[in-house]
Amino acid sequence: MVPLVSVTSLPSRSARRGTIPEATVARLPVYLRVLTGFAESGVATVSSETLAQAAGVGPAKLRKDLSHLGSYGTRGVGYDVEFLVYQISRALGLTQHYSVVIVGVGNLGHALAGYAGFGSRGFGVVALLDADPARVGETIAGIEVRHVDDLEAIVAEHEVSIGVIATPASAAQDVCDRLVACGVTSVLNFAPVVLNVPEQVDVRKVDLSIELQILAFHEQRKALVGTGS
Amino acid sequence: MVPLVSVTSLPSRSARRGTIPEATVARLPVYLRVLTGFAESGVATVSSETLAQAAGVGPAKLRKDLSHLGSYGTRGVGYDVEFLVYQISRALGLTQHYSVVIVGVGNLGHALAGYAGFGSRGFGVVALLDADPARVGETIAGIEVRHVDDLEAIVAEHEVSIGVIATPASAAQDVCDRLVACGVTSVLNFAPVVLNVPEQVDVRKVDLSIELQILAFHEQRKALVGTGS
DNA sequence: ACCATTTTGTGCACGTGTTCACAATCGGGC
DNA sequence: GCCCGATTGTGAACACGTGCACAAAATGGT
Repeated sequence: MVPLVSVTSLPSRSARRGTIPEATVARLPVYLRVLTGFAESGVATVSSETLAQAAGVGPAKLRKDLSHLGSYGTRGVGYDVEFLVYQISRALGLTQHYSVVIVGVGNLGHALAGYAGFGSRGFGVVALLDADPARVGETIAGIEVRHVDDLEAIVAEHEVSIGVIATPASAAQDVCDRLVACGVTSVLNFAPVVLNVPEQVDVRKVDLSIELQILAFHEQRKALVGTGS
Repeated sequence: MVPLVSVTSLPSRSARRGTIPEATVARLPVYLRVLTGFAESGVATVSSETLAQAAGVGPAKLRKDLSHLGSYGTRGVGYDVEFLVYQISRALGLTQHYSVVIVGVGNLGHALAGYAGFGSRGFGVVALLDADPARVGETIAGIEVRHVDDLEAIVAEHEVSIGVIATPASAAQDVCDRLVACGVTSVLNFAPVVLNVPEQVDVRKVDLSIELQILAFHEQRKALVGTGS
C-alpha cells in the first residue's frame, strides 16, 4: 500500500526566518503602540499576559506573533520593553524613511494631513495635492498644497513610495494610475472604489461606509436573538 | 475496529441558513456598491465573472459568498442586478434604519459628517458631539453640533444604536464607556487606542497609522528582493 | 424534443490562522 | 549547588477561508 501519510510537512515557503504571516503583520503596529505607552510610563519589562491584555488579544496569539520575529523575551521574566519596541520597528521597516503624498484636500485629506502618526515614526508627508486651483498655495499642518499636475515632479523629487488617495471616487482610479506610472508601489485608498493596479503594487483600502455596514449586520443579528426567523 | 473516519461532518453550528461567514460579510458591502453602479448604468443581469472582476475578487469566491444568502441567480444566465441588490441589503440589515452619533468634531469628525454613505442607505447621523463649547451650535453638513454632556439624552431620544468615536485618544475610552452605558451596542473607533468593552458590544477599529505601517512593511519587503539578508 | 452552450452552486482539498497545552528555560531563595 | 515558581516558545489539533473542478440546471437554436 502506498503511504498516504500526507505531504503537508514539507516547508513549502514558510519556515524561512523573516517570513511573517500577514495576520501577524497587521497586529504588530498595535503591539508597538501599546509598548510605546509602557515605555513612556517607565515600565521596563512586560509579560505576554500583560501585553496581550493591553493589546486586546490572547496571550498565546501574542507570543506566537512575537516568535515570528525571533526569540526576544526571557523565560520566567517577560519581554524587555525598549528592546521589543526596536525589534518590532525593525521588522515593520520603520527604521527607514518613507515619503508620502496625499492627493485630495477635501475634508478627509485635511484630517489626514493633521493626523499624528502620518508625520512621525518613519513617515513624512512631502506634499498635499488637489485639483482645485483655489486651494493651491494654502498651508495645512505645515505642509504646502500643490496642484495635482505637479504630481509626477513631486514624486520624482522626493522619491515618494507611498501615495494616499483621498479624492472623490470619480478621480481615484486616474490618480492611482498616475501614481503607479511614476513608480509609487504602495497606495492607501480612501475613495469608495476598487482600484485596478498591476501585480507588484499593493493597495490597502479604508472604507468608512463598509465598516458601518458591517456594524449594521451585527446589530441586526443581535436584534433577532430568540426570534424564529 | 472503531471507524475513525473523522467527525468533521457534523454541522457544529454552520449549515444553518442565515449563518454568514465573517469574511463574506466584509465583502458584501463591496458587491453592493458595484451592483448599485451597474443598476444605475441600466445593466439588468451580471455573471459572477463580470461582477467578480468589478469587485476585485475571484469568481468562485463571489459565488460562494452569494450562496450563503440563498440561491438567487439563474444557471446559464447570471444574477438579476436589482434583485441581488435587495437581497444583499436585506442580509446586511440595511432595510432597517440605524441612528448614528459622531463624537469628536475635529478634522476627522468633520470629514465623517460630510461623508456620503453616512447619511444614506439606512444610516442617519442624528448629532455631532464635542467637548469644546466654542464648537457647539455650529452646523456641519446640515447636522447640529451639540455638547458631549448631552450624549445620554440624545442617545435615548433618537434610539441611537451606533456610536462613532473621532475624539483624541485620551478621551476615547471615556466616551466609549458612556455610549455603552446608555445602550449603544456598536462602536466604530477612529482613535488610536484599544477600547475595553463588555461582551455583547462590538467594536470596529479604523486606524490610519496602522494601515501606513502595514504598507511600510510590504514596501521594505519589496526593497530587499534578491538581497541575502 | 433534443442537444450544445453557458453559468451557477458546491464538494473537496489545500493553505492560513487560532488555541491549547506543555516542555524548555530562566531568575531567585536558601 | 539545587530546587521552585514563573513565563516563554512551539508542536499539534482545530477552525476558518480560498480555489479548483465539475455536476446541475437553464436558455436558445434546430
